[in-house]
Amino acid sequence: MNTYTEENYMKVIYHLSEGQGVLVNTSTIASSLSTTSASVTDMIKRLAEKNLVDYEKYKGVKVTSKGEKVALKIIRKHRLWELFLTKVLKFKWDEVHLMAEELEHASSDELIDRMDEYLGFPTNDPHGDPIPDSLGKLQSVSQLSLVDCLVAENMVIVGVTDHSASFLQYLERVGLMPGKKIKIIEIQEYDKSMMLEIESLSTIYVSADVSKNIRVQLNES
Amino acid sequence: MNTYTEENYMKVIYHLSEGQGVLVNTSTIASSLSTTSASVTDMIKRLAEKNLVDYEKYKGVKVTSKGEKVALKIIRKHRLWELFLTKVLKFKWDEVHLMAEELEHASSDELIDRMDEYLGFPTNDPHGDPIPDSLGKLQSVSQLSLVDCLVAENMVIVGVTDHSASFLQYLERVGLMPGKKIKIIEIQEYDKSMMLEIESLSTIYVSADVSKNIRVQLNES
DNA sequence: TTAATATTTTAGACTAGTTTAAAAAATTAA
DNA sequence: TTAATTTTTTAAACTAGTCTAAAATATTAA
Repeated sequence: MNTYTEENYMKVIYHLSEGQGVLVNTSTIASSLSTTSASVTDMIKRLAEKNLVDYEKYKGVKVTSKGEKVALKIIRKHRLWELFLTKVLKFKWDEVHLMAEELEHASSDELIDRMDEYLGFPTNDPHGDPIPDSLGKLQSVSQLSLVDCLVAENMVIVGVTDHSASFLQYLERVGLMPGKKIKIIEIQEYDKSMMLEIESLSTIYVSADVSKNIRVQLNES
Repeated sequence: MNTYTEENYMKVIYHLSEGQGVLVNTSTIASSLSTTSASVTDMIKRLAEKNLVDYEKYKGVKVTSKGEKVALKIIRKHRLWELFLTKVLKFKWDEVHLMAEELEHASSDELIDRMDEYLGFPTNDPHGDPIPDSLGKLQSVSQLSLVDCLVAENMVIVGVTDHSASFLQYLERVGLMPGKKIKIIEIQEYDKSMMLEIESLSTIYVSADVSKNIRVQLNES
């Protein structure tokens, strides 16, 4: 099996190359993992030897199909733990990331499959990210960024792309969590800021910095 | 904080010195951890520097009060995870040890306190072992070994001292799990083997090798 | 109470991961 | 299209943990 560190590298490389095998460069990985380029080069060689990434000196890396499986498995573990921590142990959605980061490396596939079953085979974690199933399949969902929506559209929030505690706490405070129904009242052309109506109750003004990190779907109801 | 390995050493040393600061020797620790005496000597020095054990060359070690706290904290984590895995995820009691062994090092104190609350502040794990509370206190219980009981006594099984999967599976098969009420029908003097009645329903014959690993309390009802 | 045996410690070497500093290659700018 | 700058890799050294083999100490037996 792979070490704790190898699993973290695979997860980060997979995230960075998302959107079809883009070559990821050494320094990007280094800053994502708060380590040095030298350490990354070293580890990449080990991962390439294990056939988890394709590596060309001075060019960059991308995950192989074997590596993608490893990454999706660890992402599955992470997201199921996040859901367990919020749903069952009642932690807030901005508190669970670091805990899941540890637990994901300490749980066997069988434990996670049981957890999946216990949680009712959920498809998304508390931040709206899709949870790979036990075969590593991700259901593809038609989510879009709030910043790309038009005036008068009715949307429902399904997730976020910024997972920082400060952003999540802000959303919590103003009531913009997954599940909430919103309607776009007005868009300022010059800075793309928006006036939103939340659950037909209150209105709020958000900047494009905020709206670009909120993922929504058209509200069919 | 302490590393994964340090936590494991502390747990093992605490278990081996149980029953009041008995000096534990290097080779006993080595065989408990399936490692060499040389490695143990090395680690013991590190633990002594951190004030987790008292160490005298060629004599042995015992845990300090600081070390006891560390050990009890990790034992608490282990036992709460075992209970969670059996009660919530429905694993069998012979399957949970190794999983808990990993999870115990990956869970923060806060996570474990929440788990404790979720499980209803239980006092014993699935094998009958007491769970230290959030302050590290162990409630002392009056358990005795079945091998020391007398004919005609009514007992209730509260735990086991052998945690091996094969022993636990045997107990499961014959119906001798914690909670079961038993009565001693007959004891063979020459080998201390016993005839037991289980829940006033069936009878079974057990050797002293078995009965010495079953912990019971007098059944008041 | 010396000799034989067993246990423990030290020494040196290995792995996985890390770092800093220097060298090599790639990219950008003049 | 050479020069300057940036990025990446290599080299050497460090830490935590491991091991084998040898040396030191304790224990047991004669």
